[in-house]
Amino acid sequence: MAIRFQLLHTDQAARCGHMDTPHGPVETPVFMAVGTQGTVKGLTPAQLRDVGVQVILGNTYHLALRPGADLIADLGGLHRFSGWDGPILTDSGGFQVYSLAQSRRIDDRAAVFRSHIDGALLELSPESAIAIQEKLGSDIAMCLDECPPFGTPPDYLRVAVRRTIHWAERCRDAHRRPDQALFGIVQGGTDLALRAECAEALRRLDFPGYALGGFSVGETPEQMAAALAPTAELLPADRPRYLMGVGRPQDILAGVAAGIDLFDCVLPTRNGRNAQAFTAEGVVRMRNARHRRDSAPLESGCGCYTCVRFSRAYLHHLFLAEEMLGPTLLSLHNVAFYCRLMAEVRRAIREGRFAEFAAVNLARWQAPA
RNA sequence: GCGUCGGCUGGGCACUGGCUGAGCCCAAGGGUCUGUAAAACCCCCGCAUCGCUGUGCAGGUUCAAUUCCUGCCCGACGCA
Repeated sequence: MAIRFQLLHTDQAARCGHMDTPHGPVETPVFMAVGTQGTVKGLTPAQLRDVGVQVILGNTYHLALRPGADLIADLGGLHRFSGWDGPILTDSGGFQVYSLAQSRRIDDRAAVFRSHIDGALLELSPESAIAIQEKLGSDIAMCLDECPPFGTPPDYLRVAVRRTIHWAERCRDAHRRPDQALFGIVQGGTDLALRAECAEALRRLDFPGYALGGFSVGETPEQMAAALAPTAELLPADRPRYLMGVGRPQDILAGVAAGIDLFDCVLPTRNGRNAQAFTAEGVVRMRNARHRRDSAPLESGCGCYTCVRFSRAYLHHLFLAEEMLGPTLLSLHNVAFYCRLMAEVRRAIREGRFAEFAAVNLARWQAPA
C-alpha cells in the first residue's frame, strides 16, 4: 500500500485527515504547490518547506517532453532530480488534453500531442501515461482522463466521461509500482447524472484516492460549487478526495465544505509572478502606485520571509524594475498564505467551527480592500 | 562663428500641400489569471459626456501650409 489515509475529524461534510506517503506524512485538507516542470516556479525546495508546503505536483506531459522520463529515471527519479524529497503527485497530462486542444487529437486509443516546444509528436495513452509516471517515481499518480471544457455538448460530454472511465480501467491494469498510489478522476462537467455515473464506475475500480476533474474549465464558481458536494459524497469516505486545479481561496473553502481533502492551483505562483498577492484582506496588486512609499509589510501578521523582511514599497520597486526577486518573494508569500489558510482550516475542522471560519473569511475577502 | 539634422503628448518616433497627426513604441496608470505553452496577457496611453484642443516663433508662397520658402528661437552633432 503506497499511501495510507486516515480520517481524523469531520465537521458536517468537511474532513480533517492524515495521509502517509512513501516520502512522508500529509495533513489534510492540504494545498499542493504546482511544479509542472519539476520546479515550483521561482521557489527552492527549502523555501517551500519553510512556508509549510507538504506536497508538490509534477506534470507527465511537460516532463516527458523535456527532459524526458527515461532521463529522470536514470538520474534517480523526480524526487532526487528536483531536490524535493517530500511527497510528489504527478498529473497525467489529462489537463493538457484540455489546455492544448489546438495541438492534439484524441480517440479511444490515446491522445496525440504536437509538442508546443518543437512540434514533435507525443502520444499519451493510459498505458504510456502510467509508464511515464512510474519512471518519474511520484508518490501519487493520476489516471489519464479527458477534460472537456464547459459548454461541451451533452453527447460529447458523455463520450468523454465513458472514455475517462475506460481509460481509468486501463490505467489501473497497467499500473505496477507498489510504492506509488494511482488515483481515478471523476469527469462529467456540471451534469450531476454523468458525475454520478463516473463516480460509481470508478468506485468499482477501487482506487486508493479519487479526484474531481473538469472544474474551473469555464463554468461559473456558483456552477462549480453546486456540483461539488453531490459528486464528493458519492466517493468512499475512507479515501482521499482531490479537487484538481482549484483554486481561489474562496473556492478552496467551498471545496472543503463539500468534503474535499486535496487541492492544487497555479494561482499563488502564477499570480505572485504577476505581482498579485493574496492576503487575509483580499488580493493586493503590488504594481499599483499606492504602494510606492508604503513601509508596511505586504500582510501584517504574516510570518513569511517576505512579510517579515520587506516593505510594500520595496516589493513595488522590484516589480517596476522587473527584478526577479519580486516574483520570487510574492510567490513565496502566496504559497505561505495558502499553507497558512489550510492549517487554519484543519484547526477549525478539528474544533468543529469550520462553517463559522469559512463565513468570516469569505466576508473579509469580499469586502473592498 | 559656419554647416548639418531636428523641434508634435512624460520620453522616443512615423506619416502627410486639402479629406488622418490623436497613429506607433516605451514609461507611467489600471486590470486579468483556477490539474502552468504565462516573470504572461489585456486595457489605457492630450483632455473631456457628445466633443474640444494641439505641428517652436514671425513672415512668405498658395484657393488651401503641420507639410514648401525665408528669418528668428531652442536642441543635438560636426567643423573652426
